[in-house]
Amino acid sequence: MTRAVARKKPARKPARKPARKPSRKSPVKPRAKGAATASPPQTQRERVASKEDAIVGAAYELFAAQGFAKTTMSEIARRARVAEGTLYLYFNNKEALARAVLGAFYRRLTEAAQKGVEKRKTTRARLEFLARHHLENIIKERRLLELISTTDRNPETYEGSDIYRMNRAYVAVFDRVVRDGVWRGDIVGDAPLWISRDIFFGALEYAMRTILMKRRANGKDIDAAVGALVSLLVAETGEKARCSEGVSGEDLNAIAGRFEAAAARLERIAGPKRKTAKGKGETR
Amino acid sequence: MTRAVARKKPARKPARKPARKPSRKSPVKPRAKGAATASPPQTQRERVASKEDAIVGAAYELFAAQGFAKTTMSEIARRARVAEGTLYLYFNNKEALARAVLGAFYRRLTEAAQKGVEKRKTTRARLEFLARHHLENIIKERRLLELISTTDRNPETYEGSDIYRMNRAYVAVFDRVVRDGVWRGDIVGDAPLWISRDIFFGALEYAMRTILMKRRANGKDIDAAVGALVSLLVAETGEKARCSEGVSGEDLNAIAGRFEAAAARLERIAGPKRKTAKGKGETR
DNA sequence: CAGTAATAATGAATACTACTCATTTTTACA
DNA sequence: TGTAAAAATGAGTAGTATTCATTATTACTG
Repeated sequence: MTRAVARKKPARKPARKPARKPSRKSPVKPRAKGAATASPPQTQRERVASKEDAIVGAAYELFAAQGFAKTTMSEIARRARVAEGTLYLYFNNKEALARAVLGAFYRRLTEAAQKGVEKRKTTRARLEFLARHHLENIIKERRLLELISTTDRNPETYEGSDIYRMNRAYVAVFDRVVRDGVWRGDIVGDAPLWISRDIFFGALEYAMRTILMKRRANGKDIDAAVGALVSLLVAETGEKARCSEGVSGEDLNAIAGRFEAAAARLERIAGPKRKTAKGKGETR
Repeated sequence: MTRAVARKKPARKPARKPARKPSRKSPVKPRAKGAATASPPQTQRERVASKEDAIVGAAYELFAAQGFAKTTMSEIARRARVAEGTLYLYFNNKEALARAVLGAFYRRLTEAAQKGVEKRKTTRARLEFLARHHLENIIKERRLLELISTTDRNPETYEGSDIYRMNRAYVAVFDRVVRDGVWRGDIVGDAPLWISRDIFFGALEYAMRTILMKRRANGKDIDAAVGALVSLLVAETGEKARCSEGVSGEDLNAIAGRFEAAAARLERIAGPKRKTAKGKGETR
């Protein structure tokens, strides 16, 4: 480890603004994804892959614990047991690293969401699962959301970027459930899909903030938020709970029948004179 | 302007971590808010106040144009025509300045929201106004939202802070409309208020992102989002759209006809003696 | 197994940032 | 006008992300 060598100071050219070239795209990272042969002796390739994983893993832990702004690249390098410069061989900058972390997060989220949906059959059960799954996860990893605002609203074209695609893949799970629900008639499909989606995820993110603020009794709050949100989107099966104060046609019919029966009794008492309009009930 | 004076380098004590003291609270800022006397000759006080305004104004313009991260304190100082150090006489740090900007933003938002609500009478019109007002403003000043995530999720107790109070005052306008709507029966009040609030504002923020992404035909999208969201929260007047299989006015009419027919039979039986209750309609 | 060209990794140097504080300028007031 | 307090200043400090000349490691050849 005797590395301290006298290095001549090259007196960097004072170029005022180096225009910040995006550096090479896939900087070094030996043509890793080459053959899919699972031969065991390729220790190097594996070590490279594991090094990338180590970096992303270290970044994830720190970002999740402290957020984007308070995490420094040197911290990440230290935790990943790598030199600071090495980070930049794998990721062009701190933001790209954050995107990788976010991408992995979305991938996990998507996988679990898809599995949970497949396991359930009714639209309501699926949406409740999705809502609870999303809410619980963004509560647990709330600091990662900071990464979204850091990476999203950026000149670097969001559309077409990696996180954009992963985010699309994630919300696509929701989209499929809703489309299916509309098809089945469980959802009254008067709103465009994108609006339902924004209502769903937007409400959950805000609910997260509220729940985190009143830091107790989370469980009840999660239940309440999930239930209320899903009930808004899904038509009730019984129709009764939804229109709590409404009266069903059957109810009214029954009541009218009682009145008519009462009137018939009175008629009988008064004597069987005239049998007025009898079966008028079905009038429209 | 001959200011360049030889200054002895005091060789700052190398204290490792100065623990980042919050500095003095109200640093200098002469006891400004003292007397409410509107005496004109106090040019200094006014100049001080206008200087604070200039700083907040410059910060607002830059934050709104570039966001928090990309705006530097020296830029703000330059735009406000003030030395960099002066900024720290008025605000303890960059975040405090951002909070002041946000506070002013909320104040404007709250005032306009309250006025617009007062002008409208029906719950639906009020909510539509609030939704459109919020959506249009966060689209226009979308970069200020970055300030929220920067200032919110911080060790610095959010609750009890200034922005927290201003945010509460803003959403209180919505809360009042909803409570009133529940009282009137326009809103079926089965969900807790905080959930409705999170659905409302969360959905609008996400709708903003979606709308900004497909950067055309904003107007139609805003209409659609506002309409769909408000329709979810407000019971329809006709009762038909909401409880699709519920009882229609025509149904009720028909049934009322049967009642009247039954009553007429009884009247006939009893003989034309007493004209029974005529104007009984208004009974609840 | 030595030799060597490519590849990977390193960390000191750079540019740029928020923030401090000794000093200077301005104000209020006698 | 003199002068003490209040305001304002900007060079200096600490700390950040990012670069790049250099060093270490690997893959490959004969």
